[in-house]
Amino acid sequence: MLTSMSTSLHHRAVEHLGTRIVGGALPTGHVMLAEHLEDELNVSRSVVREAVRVLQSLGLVETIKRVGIRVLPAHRWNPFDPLVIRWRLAGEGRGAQLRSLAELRSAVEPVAAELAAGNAPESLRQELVGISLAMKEAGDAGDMARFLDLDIRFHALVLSGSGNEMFANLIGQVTETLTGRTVHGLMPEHPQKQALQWHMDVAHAIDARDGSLARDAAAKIMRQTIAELAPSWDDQPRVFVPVARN
Amino acid sequence: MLTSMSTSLHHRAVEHLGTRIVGGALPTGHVMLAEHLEDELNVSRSVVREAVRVLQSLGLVETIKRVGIRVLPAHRWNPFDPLVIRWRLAGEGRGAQLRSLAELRSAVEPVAAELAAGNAPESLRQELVGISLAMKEAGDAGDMARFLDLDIRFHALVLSGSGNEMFANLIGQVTETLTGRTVHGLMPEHPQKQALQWHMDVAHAIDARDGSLARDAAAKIMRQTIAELAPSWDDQPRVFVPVARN
DNA sequence: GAGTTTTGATGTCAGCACACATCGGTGTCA
DNA sequence: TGACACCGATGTGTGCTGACATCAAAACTC
Repeated sequence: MLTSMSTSLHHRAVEHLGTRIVGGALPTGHVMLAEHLEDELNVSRSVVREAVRVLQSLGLVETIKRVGIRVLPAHRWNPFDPLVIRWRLAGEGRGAQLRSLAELRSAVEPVAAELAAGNAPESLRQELVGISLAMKEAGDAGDMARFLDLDIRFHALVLSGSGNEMFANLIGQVTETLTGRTVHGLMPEHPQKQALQWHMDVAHAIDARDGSLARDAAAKIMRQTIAELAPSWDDQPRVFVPVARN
Repeated sequence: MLTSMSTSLHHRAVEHLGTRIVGGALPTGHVMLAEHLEDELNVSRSVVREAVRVLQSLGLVETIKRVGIRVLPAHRWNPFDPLVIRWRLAGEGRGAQLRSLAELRSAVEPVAAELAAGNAPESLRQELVGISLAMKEAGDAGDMARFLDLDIRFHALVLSGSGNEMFANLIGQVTETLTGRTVHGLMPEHPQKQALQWHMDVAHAIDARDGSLARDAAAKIMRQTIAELAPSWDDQPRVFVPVARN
């Protein structure tokens, strides 16, 4: 059979099905047969079954005896799973996913900054101050590549410094949005002076253990970020998940 | 061995391993052999392997050839996965998990209220106003069971009304914290008058499409909630995840 | 139309071949 | 004699397959 694969068959199967479901090629309600997937992917039952089990745990499919493997509606997918996020960013849902992430950031980062002011270890506070200064240097010099690196590390440190593992877990997704923003040219050629100052404000407020100051400065960064990005997803429809009647 | 299982062997295997890892019975770095798990659970290889694949996708374990199945450190676990959250709530990590969820709520709900004011469909706005009034009735009457139901639905509607699928996905976890709070007697016997008023403020602000008013009122609710709950997790140590150097 | 049987898919089991990281022995060279 | 590189044995995850169990949808009977 096919040889010379660098990734495992399991990984390939999960990826294949995940991208096609999240990407919309396999619509909600679509039913597949395990046996059919075997020859479609040229793999054995074990590989298909293990992949389906993983997708099941992500809420992408359900298995029904005597019926097959059914694709679940999008509102059943776990929107926080890194795989699901990556698949959405790679497909049609990119715009909506970026908006969701940006709104989540705008909610979380101010609170993370406030918590970091109360809890972060000393070394992290100092690194944060150093990075905010380096960001200003890079920004004034117009060195956008270096600025992006510093920006990513800055926000990662704030999330990590909150001491909340759920916030810290968002580092990857935030990194994704920051790089995505510059790659897609949604970034001003020079960072706004205000934004540079706000980053320094956040760092110094955290260093000074002033929670509300840190929160307010972070909120300003988020408001500006949202304002910059909002036009690019104005056309994305919003989906309202029905609330289960108890 | 045990018979009369209503759940599948796969489900049982995932549950068995998940609870023991998250609960701390299987420490970080502990290595298991697939074969050993087979006779520990009295199941076949396929069941063990499919369960391990699911746990792998949750970040709980990694498989290494020639070594076995190794338990990963807690900071590798997906803290947003419903299974992981449930296992943490059921075990040692309960306090830390409740704090994480409360902090996440305090970050998300004000922004969700703000977004709901801008986006929620008409019917949802009206139901929200109705529920806030019913909450006041139930609160004044001291009917705490009814109040809890209404409270849960209120916050679920706000999250749903935001039109952000990540926010809406937190409904389950928020419900968990609300019920947990009353079950564990951390709830005042009568709801605070202020809190009742703030809920009505949120509902009316959303109905009136006043985003900042809705956000501020929701933030007040969250501040009070955090203040009520904070004493119960004062002793929980915070964990700071190291930020990967790019 | 209610109850029963048939059917066809997933669920589970057990055995095999293969890939490959680790360990220990062997051989070479200084 | 000692240090180091090489190499094969070993064990364990990965993948494949045939067989049987289970159970719910669908067809059938009355």
